[in-house]
Amino acid sequence: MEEREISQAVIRRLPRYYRYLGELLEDNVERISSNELSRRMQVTASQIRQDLNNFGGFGQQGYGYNVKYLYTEIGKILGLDIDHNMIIIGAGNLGQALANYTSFEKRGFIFKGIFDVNPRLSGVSIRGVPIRMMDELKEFINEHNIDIAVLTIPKTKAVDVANLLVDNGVRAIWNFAHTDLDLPENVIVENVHLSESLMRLSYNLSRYNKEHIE
Amino acid sequence: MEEREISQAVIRRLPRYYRYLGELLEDNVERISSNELSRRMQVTASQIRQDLNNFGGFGQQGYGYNVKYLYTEIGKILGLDIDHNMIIIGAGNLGQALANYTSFEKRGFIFKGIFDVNPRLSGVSIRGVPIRMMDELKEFINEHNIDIAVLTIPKTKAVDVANLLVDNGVRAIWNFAHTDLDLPENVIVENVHLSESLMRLSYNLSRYNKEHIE
DNA sequence: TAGATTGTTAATCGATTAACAATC
DNA sequence: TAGATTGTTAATCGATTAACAATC
Repeated sequence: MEEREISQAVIRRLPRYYRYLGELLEDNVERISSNELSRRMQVTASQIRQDLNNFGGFGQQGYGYNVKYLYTEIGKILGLDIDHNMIIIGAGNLGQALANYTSFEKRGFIFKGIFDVNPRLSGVSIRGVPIRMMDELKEFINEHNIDIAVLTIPKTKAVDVANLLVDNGVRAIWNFAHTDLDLPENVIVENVHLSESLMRLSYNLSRYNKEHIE
Repeated sequence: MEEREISQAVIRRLPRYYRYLGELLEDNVERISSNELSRRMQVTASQIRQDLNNFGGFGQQGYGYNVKYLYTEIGKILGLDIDHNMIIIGAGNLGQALANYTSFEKRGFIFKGIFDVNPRLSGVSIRGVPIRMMDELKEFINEHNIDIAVLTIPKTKAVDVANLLVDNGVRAIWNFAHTDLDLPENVIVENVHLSESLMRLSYNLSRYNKEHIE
């Protein structure tokens, strides 16, 4: 049942490989060696080969990797060959911004609905999808077979809403709220903590200043 | 000059410590042991102590850590005690969403300006700050002493704009464009690649499905 | 076939955890 | 003082890099 576990360090790099391969594909590059890719991506060729071989032998000795094939295979590994129905909870600026990202759809993430508590937003539409009130949530999840929910609500409400979502069958949460969610281990949580990202930037900036002024 | 280098693994965890300590502070918790914090944060106590001791001995044997003191010190380490002037390039949905994040200001990130190429946005204001056209950028950076720029523009323009920003003295870029920036090493780049985050979620969701259906 | 480049094993490096002496 | 808990060294674990035999 359980395959040898792939480390999250590898998973973190996969989408980047996918992006570079997509660009090569657009440029009509047919094949690429781990060495050439390593040069472009600024990682070691050894790491590329090790990473890919976690999932199978996609290359060919003496030739390298076929770009289109590898791109497709990584897409499958990432689950981009399967559609996922997605809803957004919180129709504030960020929620609306994400709702307008049409590029997600190309990767199989289908924007099905968006919810908020603010009655003034009731009926307002984004990309043809009306903002719904939270009391419709339960029914909507079941009817539309939603497996991903995006959480763009204040942290004070995030934990409760997350539990509600999970109780109704949501399988994965893309969490933009500034809090950690403690959910059953079969629920996937991917956090995007923007303020923490900005603090890392700030740290690196400050450190640089300190090193060069003293 | 150069202190012993702190690993990025440690830096990645610092903002999370800061968040938990901030919450403890709000709850009027005066002191905390690495053990208790470890229980709350789901990391080992050993890691907490190791991480903190990269920057100094903030605790006291037999007592633990004073929450307020540790919070303040981590804030300083992260550079949150110093104000940074920030501009946003790209007044699309995401740019506007970030411009509305008043919480950044509390951490010393001062929203000074927002720029776009779309003349229809010219003069529209966000939190009292007018959207400016790109031809004003150069002068604005110099006059307002900008050191952080947020890039929320399409990837096709990101590289050129980033170079322009750096040429005019911007020291750090918070990059939301779906591309890597190749900038001088004295420029700090913090990437937020949302689509890659979503793909990681997708991978973990798909893997779970495969493991449990087969 | 010769040359190129993968797949994979072994070596190294770095990060995490465990243990405990120091000390409040 | 006794108990608690840090700061720090040592041990372990895991991830990255190097090397090279396999093979296209």
